Amino acid sequence: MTEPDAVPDLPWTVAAFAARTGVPPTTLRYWDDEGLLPAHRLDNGHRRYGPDDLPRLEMVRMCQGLGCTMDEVRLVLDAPDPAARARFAAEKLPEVLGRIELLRVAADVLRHVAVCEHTDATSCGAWMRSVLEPPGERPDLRAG
Amino acid sequence: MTEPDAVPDLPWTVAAFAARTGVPPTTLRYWDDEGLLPAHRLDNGHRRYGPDDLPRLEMVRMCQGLGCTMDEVRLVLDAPDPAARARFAAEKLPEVLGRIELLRVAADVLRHVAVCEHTDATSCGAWMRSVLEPPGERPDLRAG
DNA sequence: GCTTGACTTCGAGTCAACTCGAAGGTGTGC
DNA sequence: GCACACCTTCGAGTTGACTCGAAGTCAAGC
Ligand SMILES: [Zn+2]
Ligand SMILES: [Zn+2]
Ligand SMILES: [Zn+2]
Ligand SMILES: [Zn+2]
Repeated sequence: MTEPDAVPDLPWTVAAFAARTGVPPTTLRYWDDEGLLPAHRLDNGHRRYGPDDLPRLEMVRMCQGLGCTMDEVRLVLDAPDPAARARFAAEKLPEVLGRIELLRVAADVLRHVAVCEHTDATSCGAWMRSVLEPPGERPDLRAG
Repeated sequence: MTEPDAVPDLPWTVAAFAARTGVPPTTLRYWDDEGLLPAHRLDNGHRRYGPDDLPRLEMVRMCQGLGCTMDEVRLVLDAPDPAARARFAAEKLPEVLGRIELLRVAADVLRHVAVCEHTDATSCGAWMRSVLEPPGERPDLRAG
């Protein structure tokens, strides 16, 4: 226990929080400056993080994974009224579902490319078809 | 028929191909310069595109949707031997499957946020739980 | 007191993937 | 011939999200 735990609920410095979460210290400072993940401050101005900051950090990571901009992340996490947040989520949902569908097509393509022997990628009808004809039936890509 | 169809199989100028595909002319030139989608050239140096260029364009779009860098797209489309391409696809597949899984979690979260009435987003256990307790390890959500 | 290491701010630099602007070539209509 | 639209290249600017460097502050160990 090298920590003096002067502030019992805020055990982590920037470096410690970075080590724990995998987010670089520079990025944590940036997120604090931008209001994405506000840090607590000691009297001397040093940043401190506590367990209560972990959920928000995970939300930031997840939102990034959705391709949200930082403005959108702030909207989700700091919307003054829940209604704005709910509206945003409702608008975002179909987009996410669409992305899932596209990724499924892409996964099929990758599965075939992994075993395809065509020299020219674009000359292989097996996966060109699935890229060019998204709606409709999906032929089995694992066949040559 | 204003087209003189001097080159019957290459009917489209940059602007025409842009109009047909929705990719801006500037981007088509950029993709040509970078070797992502090489254009054919007339004797006077002008770019021309034909139907044979459509599949490759769709592949470029799809790869972008996978979050591939341009280097990776070139690797998939121009790998000197099919083996390198196949290897890349095999390595990429699990990553894509992981992304699908994460997007499914995100979709669940969005579905709840759309109806949640908590003032403080991070205080709502219902979706915090799904974010913080994913079964197994978490792949990097950021595109790549 | 002095060194060491981690912290602070702020301004500038980096990166990918475009996107724009200037200067000039090309070709069709009148 | 000349206007005009569209093409060319090349270099520079933009955007978002970091990432770094310099200059200074703070606390512990010797
Ligand atoms: Zn906190
Ligand atoms: Zn094939
Ligand atoms: Zn072609
Ligand atoms: Zn809720």
